[in-house]
This record gives sequence, C-alpha cells and structure tokens, in this order.
Amino acid sequence: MHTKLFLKGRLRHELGTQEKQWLEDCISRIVTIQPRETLVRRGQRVEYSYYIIEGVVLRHLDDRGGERQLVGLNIPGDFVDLHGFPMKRLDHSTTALGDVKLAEVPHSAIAGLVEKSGHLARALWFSTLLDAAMHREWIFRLGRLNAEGRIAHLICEIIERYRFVDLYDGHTLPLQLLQRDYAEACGITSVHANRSFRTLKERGVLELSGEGRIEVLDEAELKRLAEFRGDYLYGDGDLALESLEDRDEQASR
Amino acid sequence: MHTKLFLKGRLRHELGTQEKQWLEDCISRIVTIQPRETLVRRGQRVEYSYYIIEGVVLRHLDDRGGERQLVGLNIPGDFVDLHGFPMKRLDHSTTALGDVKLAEVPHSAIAGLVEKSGHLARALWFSTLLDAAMHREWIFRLGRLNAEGRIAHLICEIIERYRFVDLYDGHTLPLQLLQRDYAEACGITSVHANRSFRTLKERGVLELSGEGRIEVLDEAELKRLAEFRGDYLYGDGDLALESLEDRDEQASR
DNA sequence: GTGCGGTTTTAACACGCGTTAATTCGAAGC
DNA sequence: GCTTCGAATTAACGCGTGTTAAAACCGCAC
Repeated sequence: MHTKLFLKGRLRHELGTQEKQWLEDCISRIVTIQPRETLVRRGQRVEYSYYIIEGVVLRHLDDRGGERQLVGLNIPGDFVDLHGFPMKRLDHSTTALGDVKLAEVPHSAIAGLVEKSGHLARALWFSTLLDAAMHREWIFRLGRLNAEGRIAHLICEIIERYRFVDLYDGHTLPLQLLQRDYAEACGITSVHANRSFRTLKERGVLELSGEGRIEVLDEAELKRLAEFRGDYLYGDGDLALESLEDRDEQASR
Repeated sequence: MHTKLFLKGRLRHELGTQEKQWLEDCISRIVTIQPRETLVRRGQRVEYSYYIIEGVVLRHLDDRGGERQLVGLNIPGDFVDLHGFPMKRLDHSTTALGDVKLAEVPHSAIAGLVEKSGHLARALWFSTLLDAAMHREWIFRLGRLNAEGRIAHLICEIIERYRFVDLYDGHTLPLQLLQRDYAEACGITSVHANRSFRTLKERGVLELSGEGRIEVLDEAELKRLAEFRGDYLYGDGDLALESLEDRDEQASR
C-alpha cells in the first residue's frame, strides 16, 4: 500500500480502509526522479498530482536573478501538488532533494474520487490546506525571527512532520538539505546559515553529522529559540488546542 | 446580491447564476465589525465562515512578545476563513482593518452546497488555494526582497486584487493600512517602513495622501522594484501564462 | 480655541546580515 | 596515490535595518 502514510497522525482526518483503497486505485504509475531533478516548473499546466512514497521534494519560487526561495518542502505521505487539481497549473516549481519515489495520480481519477466520497473529498481539501497553514508559519518565520530562530523553526517543523509518519527516532533527523537549502528556505545567505549553525552547535542544541543528518541534542531549547508552537500542523495529539482555546476565552473575559 | 464579487475575474472559476443563488442562500446573517475588532482568534473552533461584503480584514500570527506578523489580507469578494470549513479551527487570528461588513455562512450550509454541486465545491476549494498561492508569494517577498521591494510588492498585489473586483480606478488606491500595518506585513519596523515610503516617494512611484490613500504614479516602476509577476493571482486575463509556459519549454530543450 | 492620543517623520547610533574571498574538507574519479 | 569539484567554514568589511528617542503632525473631544 503506497499511500499508507497519507494524513497519518492528522486530527480527525485519517482515512478508512475503503477510502485508502480507492485512493490507492487512482495511482496510474510509480515515478522515480533523481536528486535535484525538477518535477514541475512554474506556469506549467498539470493533469497529474504526485504523492510522495519516499524522499523529499522542495517547492520554490525564483527571483529575477535566478535565486531560489523555498516556499515549502514535502515528505513521504504528502501530496506535492494536489492543489494542481483545482488550480490546473502551478505557480511555483518543485525539485527533488535526493532520490524520490512518487505515485502519479491523474486528475481525472481524483475527480471520480471526490464524487464518490464526500469525506474523502474533504480530506483531500484538508490536506491542501495544511500546506497553506505551513506557508503561514513560514511567513511568520521570515518576518519575526532572526537567522538562528528561522533555522531552528524550520528544523522544529520537520521534526514534527517526520514524527507523524514515523521517520524520526527522537534523536537523528535524516534530512539531506545542504546549508544552501536552509539558506534558501530562511531568506539568508549560505554564509550566514553556516554562522547560525555554529551558534546552534555552541548552544548545544544540535550537531551536524555527515550525509545531511542532524543530531538533535536539546529539542526543548530548539523550540524555545524558534518560538515554535506545533499546533498549526493539526496533529492528532493536539488536544493542547482545547486548553489554548480556554486560555483565550479567559483572557477575553 | 451580497456575494456578487466572489471569484470575480478569476480564471475559469466564475460562478453561474444558479450557483451564485445557492451560495447567497447560505448566508445566515450579515455581521458588521468595528475597526481593529477581532473576528476570530487563533486556536478557536469555528462553525461559520465569513465572506467580505465591504471592508478589509487582516490575518495575522503573533510572536511571543505579542508583535504581529500579517500573513494575509482579505478584501471584498474574499472569504476570510473558508478554510475553517475543512479545518474546523483557525491557526491564526483575523482583525478588521476599518469598518467591515460580512456575510456569515454556517459550515452546515457549506456542507450542503458541496454535496449539491461538484463545480461549486471545486470553486470553493479553488478559492482557499488562492490564499495559499498568495502566502507563497508573501514568503518570496520576505525572503528575497529588501524593505522597499517588499512594500512595493505588497502594494502591487493589492492593486491587482482590487482590479479584479473593480475597486481600483487606475490611480488612487483606497486602503487604510497604517505604516505600522505595512511594517507588520513586511517583517520590518514601522520606522523603516517610513524610510522606505520616503524613497518610494523620491523615486516618484507613489504618493501618500491622507486617509490611508495611495496615489500610484508609476505602476510599471513599482512592479519592477517588486519583481512582481501577477500570475499567481490566477486572473482571467492571465493568458500570459501560456507564453510563460512556452518559454519554460523552450528553455528546457 | 486647548489638550490629548495616536501616527508620521527624522536623527543618531548599534548590530545583524550580506558580500567577497580565501581556506579547508570530503567524496568521486583517475 | 593525486586531482577535481562542490560544500563547509572562516575572516574582513560594508550596508541595511533595528533601536531609541524626540519632534512634528493631525484628528478629535471638550
């Protein structure tokens, strides 16, 4: 079952067995792409969406000088461009980080799916809105945090998302981002990304081991530096929300 | 007809008469809110979504110190929080800019709507994805542009969006944002926003007249400073996309 | 009219980050 | 082994933006 990770761990949106099968049946073929290979380019019309079975895909916009700004990153269990189904074309480009294995799903099949099941339609819609929620937090990251906080925030997000799909062991984060990629995600130069990693190491919150692995030494401190609140990822365990809601209500009385 | 501006001017997604009526029938009541009044707070569960009939609503996240980061802004014709329908709670807060008149739409009614019409369901989905597309461009703005470019980019976006709903006369942009609001949208301080406005005035691209009105003197130069490409707004007239696509294809040959 | 509060504007100074460039490191190929 | 090439690392310097504070401005209440 290729799509077993879809919406895994997400609040009230895990799929039933029947629904998972329907989704699985929509796959037209399995595609593999090479490191740094482009999947879809900005402006392109699309008739398929891609679901990640293995690997990581970067989503980015390019400025006039050709410099990239990452606007998102997808991991196993994510659709990369399900929004292409209602939008019909992409406004940004997508590129493989390492080797990536994808399930290709034709939009015609998705159209059948949303007709067949209202609940599944809602779940697909929800999954595209998770991207939007993450985008908002990326805006916050760039607008309100300094370089060190931005990198910490990005790493916190990836830790949480890896947790949902059981790819994080609580210590080593397997993620092949180059320091240049962190820089392109955080709106800083790679030189400054390197400086920031140094201070993070000096604080004892993480270590960089080879192959792009990150050793997380002090997750609590990492979250503090990032002002990280993970509720925007809409995880299952996020009953913290209830109490947050209560607090707000009390504050407004 | 309160909802006559919904998706106006958007590529292949304008609604039919019947669909507009169905949408209109979903409105449970008309709500008005005061300047700077909060509509919904982060973490709150929601059972209604709000469509803007008149006025502007700011969407923002708050950092630990209580400083705000705007993550979006909605104008007449937009749903403020339609994503609350699949998400069930909001991950950010919404606040009125000036006086705002809203149509309240219960989620139960939206559920009926998406069952009744697949096309309308697709259009609603599309409209929430427009927000995501704008978020991505906001990330680009913060990550790749300097203060002056960020303000220029924000103004360019608002000009285009006002055009869709016929609120821009080609010269005067009626928008009551304070310089503090521009600062909170652009990830800069209000002091620096002021500096940036000065240089924009010195370049002769705009003037600030009272009441928060902006006189746009040189839109072409404004777009150049912003590196602005409006195709992410998925407007009707955006056949530029075709040629953009062609260019990409040629480049990859 | 006067006073008041919020916004805009300006100045002076400090610092985070960009820029440039040189050096080190490591993996891949010969 | 040596070479090569990209990435990581470090240093020196400059600029853009933050910080703080004061002054000017403006609408509004009285």
